[in-house]
Amino acid sequence: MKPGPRRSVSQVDIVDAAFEILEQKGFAAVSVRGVAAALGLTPTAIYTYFPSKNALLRAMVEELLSSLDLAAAADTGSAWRERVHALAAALRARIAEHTGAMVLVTSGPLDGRHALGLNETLIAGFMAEGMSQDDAARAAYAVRAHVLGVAALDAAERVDDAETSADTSTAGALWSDAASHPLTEATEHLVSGDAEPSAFVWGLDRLLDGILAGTAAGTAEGRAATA
Amino acid sequence: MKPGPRRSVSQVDIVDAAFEILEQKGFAAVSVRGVAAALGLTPTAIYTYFPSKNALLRAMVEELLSSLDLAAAADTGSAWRERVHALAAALRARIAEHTGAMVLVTSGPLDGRHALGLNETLIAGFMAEGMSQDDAARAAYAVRAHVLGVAALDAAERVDDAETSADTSTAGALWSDAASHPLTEATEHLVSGDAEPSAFVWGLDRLLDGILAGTAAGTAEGRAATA
DNA sequence: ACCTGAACACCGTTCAAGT
DNA sequence: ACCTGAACACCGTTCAAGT
Repeated sequence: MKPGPRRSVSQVDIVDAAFEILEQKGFAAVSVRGVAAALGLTPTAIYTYFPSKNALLRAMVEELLSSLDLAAAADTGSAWRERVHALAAALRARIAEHTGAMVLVTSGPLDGRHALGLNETLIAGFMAEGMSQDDAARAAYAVRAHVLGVAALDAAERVDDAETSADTSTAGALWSDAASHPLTEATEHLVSGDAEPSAFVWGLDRLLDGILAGTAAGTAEGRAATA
Repeated sequence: MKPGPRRSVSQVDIVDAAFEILEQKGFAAVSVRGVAAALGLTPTAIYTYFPSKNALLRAMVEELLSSLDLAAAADTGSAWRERVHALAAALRARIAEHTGAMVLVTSGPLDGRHALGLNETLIAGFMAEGMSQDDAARAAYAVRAHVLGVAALDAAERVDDAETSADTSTAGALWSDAASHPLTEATEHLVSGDAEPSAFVWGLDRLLDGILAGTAAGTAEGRAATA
């Protein structure tokens, strides 16, 4: 408890404490001071481990991604389509687990070791299906985008439920007016986070249908008329 | 300049001032105090127009979406695929225009009038192609997710370029080690924001291929084996 | 090397008061 | 109704100093 020259915590302790706060109080509540307090440290002590709050945030993203089983996604024991689904579902679940994790991911670059490893795994997998390196890269990009987009919609839906208050009183007034958006209203249940079958899986399947058409797994028919 | 009982600014003035700051200094710099100062007001005056900072942020998202031409997307004068592309490109461009706009979109619910209108337009469009209401809703969900996901990757890439500093020194160290991620490295140019043809368009086309297979615009062959 | 304590320049929001 | 000014409980970050 006294000043001592030896480290009293580790980088992962700090990241874990930050996740605890993220989960319980949301992204806005994640502060250097708060994390330090949770560990019984002074705010300035954190700067011994991370050069800035942003560096801590990036480390959190990396920890989030580190739990993805890239080895399983590279194991040709099962079909590529199934492996993509498993990987995508895992990534989506990781982001959905923590309140405000999507803001976290969006708040900075995705160039950490694990982020790049994920991309590498996806490209390699599509190439193994017979795609060119260029198209495989585009396909990997599309899959990453799809998962991130779904996570963004997940997050928007979640915070929507949480905010029942009068906070939304301005600049729109009669929003949820039932009659103005009948199709959205009628299909809301199909698209919510816990819908079964999930819109997430449906969309990913259609995307993979389009991507894999003409490859080993495809029907050798609708091969892309694109570059 | 004196206290007077009459409004000296409007809600849109405030939103515009906030966008100015967002564009020039990023999301973190958007503060109630800063916006007020830019308008020559006291921070507390803002609370006459918006009940909270979050309400101001939501109004910004709505203004962002208000510029989308939903009428053009509903005009059957051109092919549905082309209209989806135009709408998706416009939405992506709106988010890409302002630094930190993605964090803005992710930081709260997407239940504004214009957000719902966009969804409504997409569902109606897919139904006009012969899809069931349920599948059309799932298709609209997938398209929204794709655009948001691409915007998230755009944003991550942009902030990556901006951050050349030692900020990234911890918890990874030799990240951009060329050899560890050869595929990502070799295909980076295909996936960057200004690549031609863009990975965004490629991915959206594959998604639409998968979605529209079997409909009026499709080949009546690979109709989904899914629910 | 790791930590504290004080300090600087900020935040969002509330409240009483003025016109 | 619209605005100010003071106040409360916070921020991230820097710097000198202790062990």
